Amino acid sequence: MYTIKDVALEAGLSQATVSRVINNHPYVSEDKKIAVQKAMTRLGYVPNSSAQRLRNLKTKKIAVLVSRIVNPFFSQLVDAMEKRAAAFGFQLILCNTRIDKQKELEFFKLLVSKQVDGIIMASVENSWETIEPYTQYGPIIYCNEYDPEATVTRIRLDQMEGGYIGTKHLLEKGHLKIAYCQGNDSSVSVNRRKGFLKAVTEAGIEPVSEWMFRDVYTIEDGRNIFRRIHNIPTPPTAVFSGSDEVAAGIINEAKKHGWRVPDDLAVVGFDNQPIAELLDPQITTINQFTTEIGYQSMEVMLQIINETRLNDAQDILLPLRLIERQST
Amino acid sequence: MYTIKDVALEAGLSQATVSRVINNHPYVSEDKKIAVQKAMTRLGYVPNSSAQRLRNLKTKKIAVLVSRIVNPFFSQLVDAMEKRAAAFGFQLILCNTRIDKQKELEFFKLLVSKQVDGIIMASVENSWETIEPYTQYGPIIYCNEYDPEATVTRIRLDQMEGGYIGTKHLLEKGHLKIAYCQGNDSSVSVNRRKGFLKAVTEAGIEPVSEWMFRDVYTIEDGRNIFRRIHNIPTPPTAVFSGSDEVAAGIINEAKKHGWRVPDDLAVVGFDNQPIAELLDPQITTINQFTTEIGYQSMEVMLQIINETRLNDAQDILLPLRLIERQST
DNA sequence: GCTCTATATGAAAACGATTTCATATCGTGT
DNA sequence: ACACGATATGAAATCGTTTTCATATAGAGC
Repeated sequence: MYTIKDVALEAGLSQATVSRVINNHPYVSEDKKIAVQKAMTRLGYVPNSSAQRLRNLKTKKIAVLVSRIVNPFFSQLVDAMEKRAAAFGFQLILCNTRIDKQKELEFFKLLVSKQVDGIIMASVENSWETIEPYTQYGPIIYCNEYDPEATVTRIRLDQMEGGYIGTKHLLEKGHLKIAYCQGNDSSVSVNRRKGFLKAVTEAGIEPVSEWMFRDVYTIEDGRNIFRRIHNIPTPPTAVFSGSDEVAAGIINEAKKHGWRVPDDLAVVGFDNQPIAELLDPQITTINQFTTEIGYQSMEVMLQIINETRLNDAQDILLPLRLIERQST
Repeated sequence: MYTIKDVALEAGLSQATVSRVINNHPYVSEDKKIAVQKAMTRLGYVPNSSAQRLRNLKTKKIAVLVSRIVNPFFSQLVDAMEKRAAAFGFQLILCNTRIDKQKELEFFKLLVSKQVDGIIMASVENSWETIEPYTQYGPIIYCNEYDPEATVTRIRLDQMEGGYIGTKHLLEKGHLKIAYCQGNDSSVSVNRRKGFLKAVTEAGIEPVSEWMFRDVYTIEDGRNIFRRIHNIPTPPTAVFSGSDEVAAGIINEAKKHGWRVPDDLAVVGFDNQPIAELLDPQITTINQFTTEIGYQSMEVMLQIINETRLNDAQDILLPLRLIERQST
């Protein structure tokens, strides 16, 4: 492997001059510049990035923490981030936490040991108290999920609004018995539920705790939810579910049992995933503008790294929108 | 930021001893080892990985090239790879080529500049001739896609078999007029088409070139394909499509036009994605064992890096399986 | 008591880049 | 003709590790 020394030798110049050419420093005469460039291509020289990093403490890498890359929401998010990052010559390190606290903590070492310039947390397992000490090593921001205690920038969607408009929609359709499905108690879930409860109580309805389902994530979970609803003597007439996958599972199972959607059971999804449009009936859902939030988050991170923006405790709230289809 | 020097000072020992403790070298007395560890935790010391890499030329990072991470096939693949890599303390760098030759080439620089220990190509845009020179900088293997010229290990699915069994299935159902959809002319597509043509010609049928569609990738593309089929005077009675997404689009549009699936048009998908099971009718498809191929590929890469395996020109072929559902 | 090997430690030389410092030359305004 | 700033270049220090080399001590075998 050739080093800068070899290039210097080949060009008959010093390492310093070669380095200046590489980094576009002024004060290099045109002829030497050309001589260096020729020497570089002749040897096929590429700077050793470990050495570069050791000197200037920049890695041009950003870690993105997600809980499950297979979740279409996350892969779309990561896709948008990657696109923006690539435009600025940055690479993404994919950190799949698999909803594991310990694994998430491991990834913070990437920042401490200077393997990444910053971390975007698109999922969060540990509390801010645990995470905060790592901020001294580099910028950390939240995207989508967040900790209310956190004193860094949080780019997120207005989940409370999302929960509110989805529920409102069901109420307007005349439903009084509305079930609610969520995953774990993440910030997203908590806010969304707040919105749900707000809409329900505004309508003067007492929420029924047996209809508030938790730990519901997958299509299969959705199927199970229907089976449970099916067994309730006076079942709810509508379900607000935390994702289109869950909604799809519920609808799928409902149809198997001869229930008509939306007549016997109305279902609202979340995310506006491709399946929402494909199923029969098509799913009424809340559009999250995933690309937009990924794009914005990366933009903010790059600005912070670039020192054109402060990583202060601010919320950047992006809107959500109801998309009415046939399942309600 | 604390360095090894600070730890040495804190422990009253030399850098060399501290380094030995970090790297579990023998010949460090128990008491000094403890002294160093205490000093490390006291300072919260973490080795600077750039410096480590500069010395020992290992990065513990592997680049994975995919064309579109939003494609569920790829996100599942990457997920499996990440899981295996993480078990060995390796991180993944996500390289989203977006089907861009130039962008793909850029990623090879990661290997040249020693930012990754190896590259797994799960998609391929450039020819082997272009890629081959990079092999001197570190291991490159193919996963799923490949170049027949390549002289490195190729982990892949038996796409020809896949094309064959899918088509055979349609023939057995009595179809004689079978359309075929593919994306671009990737190795996967080429082999799969070979399988299709083999089955068809074995049945004594002359393939119809107007029914061989190209550049079909998305749900929307699938919808367009149906519209084109719909306009053909004597249309095919079955379609073998390159992905479940395409199949879903075709079926969706067919239903809109009042066609019955499978009676008016039988459709075979590919990938066994979640939607294949959700739609009405459920899609007959070819299961790719995506997790298995991702797992195997990472395994092979780690072995090559670990020098317990040679990166020679061999094919590791994994089987495919037809899953019969209602769309045929 | 003497040699020889195994264990333990530190000083200093790598690794390959960038940057500082020193120095040299070239214009240009007086 | 002289001074001074702008341009151009190289030697050497630096980043934070690991590893080599040299050296020291302890224990084993005679």
